[in-house]
Amino acid sequence: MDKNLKRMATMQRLQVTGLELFYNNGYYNTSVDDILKELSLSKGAFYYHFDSKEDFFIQILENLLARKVYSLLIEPIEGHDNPVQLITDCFENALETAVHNELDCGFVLSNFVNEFRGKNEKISKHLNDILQIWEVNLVSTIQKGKFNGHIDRHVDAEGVALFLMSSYMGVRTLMADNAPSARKYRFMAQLKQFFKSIEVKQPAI
Amino acid sequence: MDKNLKRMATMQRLQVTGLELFYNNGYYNTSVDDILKELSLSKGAFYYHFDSKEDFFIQILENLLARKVYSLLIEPIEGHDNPVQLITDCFENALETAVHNELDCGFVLSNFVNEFRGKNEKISKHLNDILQIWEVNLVSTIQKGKFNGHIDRHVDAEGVALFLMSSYMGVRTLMADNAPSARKYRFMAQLKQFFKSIEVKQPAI
DNA sequence: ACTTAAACCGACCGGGCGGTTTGTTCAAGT
DNA sequence: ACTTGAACAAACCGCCCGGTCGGTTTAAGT
Repeated sequence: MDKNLKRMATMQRLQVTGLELFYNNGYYNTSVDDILKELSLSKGAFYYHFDSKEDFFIQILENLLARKVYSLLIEPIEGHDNPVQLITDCFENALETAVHNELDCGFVLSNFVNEFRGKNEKISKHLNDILQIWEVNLVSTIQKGKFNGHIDRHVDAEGVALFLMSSYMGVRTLMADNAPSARKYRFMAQLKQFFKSIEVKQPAI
Repeated sequence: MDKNLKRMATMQRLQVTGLELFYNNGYYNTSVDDILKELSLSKGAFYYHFDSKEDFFIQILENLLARKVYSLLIEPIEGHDNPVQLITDCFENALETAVHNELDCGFVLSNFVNEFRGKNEKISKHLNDILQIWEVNLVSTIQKGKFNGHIDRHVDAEGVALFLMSSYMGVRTLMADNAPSARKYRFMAQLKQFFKSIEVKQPAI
């Protein structure tokens, strides 16, 4: 049993470090040796645990990245409160996390999607799956808001979801380059402005 | 004089093909040989005209990419008409171009910014300069709209500009992966919704 | 104490890359 | 006809990367 534990521990260390380096430098610009050097492990260790660099990355996607996206962007908006408030708080929190992340390199999913497009269909599919889960979740949350009277019934839920995803992905890229905190603040203000325009007008009591 | 003409022609061919391949595959994943193979030229030809791969890319940025961004995203919104309409039409047209571009790989600037971040400061600076010109132009256009009565005076021009840039960059990434035409349509509808919320309320005559 | 297998090491290989160098072609100037 | 230099060809260099493989260490089972 201890064997299994050690195996898991080493694989976990490799994956965590791998994601960090892939995130910062890109997949193709990070060599397996770079990751191994960071952990003082050898090529033999790596290829004992993983079939290939590609297999390694896919496991990172499933074990680390998908869960990260889920806990940061999906789980927080699942609830029966005001969807507008839930999404606003969720974005606020996600962007705040990005601000305080010293080595933030933009929205990791967005970067990888761009890097693998047209170059590795297998990985691209995995990445698209994660994005799609996010999209589906956003759409259903917005639909919920339409039914429970928080969002105007005429809005196109898929359109709003797309707009939210687009703006989030874009601002993460821009935040990574300049003045992340100021840009986060400005972005959130405009996001709220947008939300106001799709909310049902509450009659002032 | 004919010499100079031929020189220019060859350099131009190299740059156009280079941008195309860099755009599709990324800078680090495109070898100089890849570009040369496309044009049936040799390494000697390349290094006769350019100092290095980096120098080559920077010339592409200045000669092709900057002008492309200018003609597609900056020049169209410079005018004294309704800024909201100008920006809407500009985005509509830019996205339509992307839809009909067979090999569209998202917003080229956004991709390059991500690829070079933290890896090549010189190139990153060039890219940021281009983005900044776009931003400044958007801000001044919005300011103009505030002064000439098309946009509400209370809106934060820099915030709106950031929001526009973010959403555009994001949707370009998403359009490159799935259903570009449908996503363009949905995006534009939401963009107009956003604009409606920052326009001054025209009293119905 | 011995076996066994998991876990790991590190040298090595084939290939591709950015960049250099040497040599060739060809057109313009005289 | 000869020179000159721009424009290109092609072989080459040093480096790095993904992946392989034979060997070594470690620890659990008996």
